[in-house]
Amino acid sequence: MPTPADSCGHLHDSRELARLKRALMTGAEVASIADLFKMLGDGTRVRILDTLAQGERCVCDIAELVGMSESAVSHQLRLLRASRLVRVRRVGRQAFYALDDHHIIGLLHDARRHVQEQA
Amino acid sequence: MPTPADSCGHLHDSRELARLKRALMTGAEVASIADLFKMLGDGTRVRILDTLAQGERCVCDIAELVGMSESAVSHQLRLLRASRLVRVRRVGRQAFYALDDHHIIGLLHDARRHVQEQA
DNA sequence: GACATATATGAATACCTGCTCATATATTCA
DNA sequence: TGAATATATGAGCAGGTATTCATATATGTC
Repeated sequence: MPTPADSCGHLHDSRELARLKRALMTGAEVASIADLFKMLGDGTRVRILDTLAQGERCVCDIAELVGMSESAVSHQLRLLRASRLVRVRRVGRQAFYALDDHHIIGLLHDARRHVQEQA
Repeated sequence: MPTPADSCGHLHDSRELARLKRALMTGAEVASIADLFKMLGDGTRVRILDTLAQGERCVCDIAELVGMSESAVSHQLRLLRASRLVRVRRVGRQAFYALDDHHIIGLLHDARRHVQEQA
């Protein structure tokens, strides 16, 4: 039986390869996880979430605290809302945003520790 | 003393605002954290890290397991190396990659749990 | 040395993303 | 109702990113 003239000589399409593939994340899982990290992978959004970690705030206060225009912040809040990371409470003409998901604080803290360690 | 015709009437430039600003992350911290998440915010890289979570692998095996061309994988490995998330061990003409930072597994697991919960 | 193999890299391209500016919507107040 | 305020949103643009394809480098084999 001729072994195919394969290259680096490891997995080929053996049982081992199939076993490994089964242990990996599904496509849907990978996509969801990457999307979550994508949402956290922007400075403005990190600042917004960091701000909201201290409590609910209206849009103009968030804009002031993160140092961005209200328009830019509003656009980002829309994305964060769509990802269910924040929620709105509307009072009159104001919109108060808060974290909708406190696991995010954990991820943020872990990342913070991580970058501090390898500094 | 005329209160400025401010708008939503919250923080203004009071002591409170200064106090809050001090509690927020520094610009450098925000940038590092966002960069880390950016690195995790791509499906191919998530797959690569997930694969390496099972152990060291050579480039062509990684390419096979994540279902991408070796070139694409090599480009991504370069970025992951630059971010110190993976490291290489060269043996002959092969390059074996491994996680250089096992905290990453924790972040990946947390993200995984997170997306599974809100599914 | 000549050739095959494993990986790396540069250039080009197609796509995506975040901001600004202008404008819309909705609410409050006179 | 009309003006002011708080937020939301669409279009457009500038910059960034992931892939492919072609090619380079480096190692091993004959």
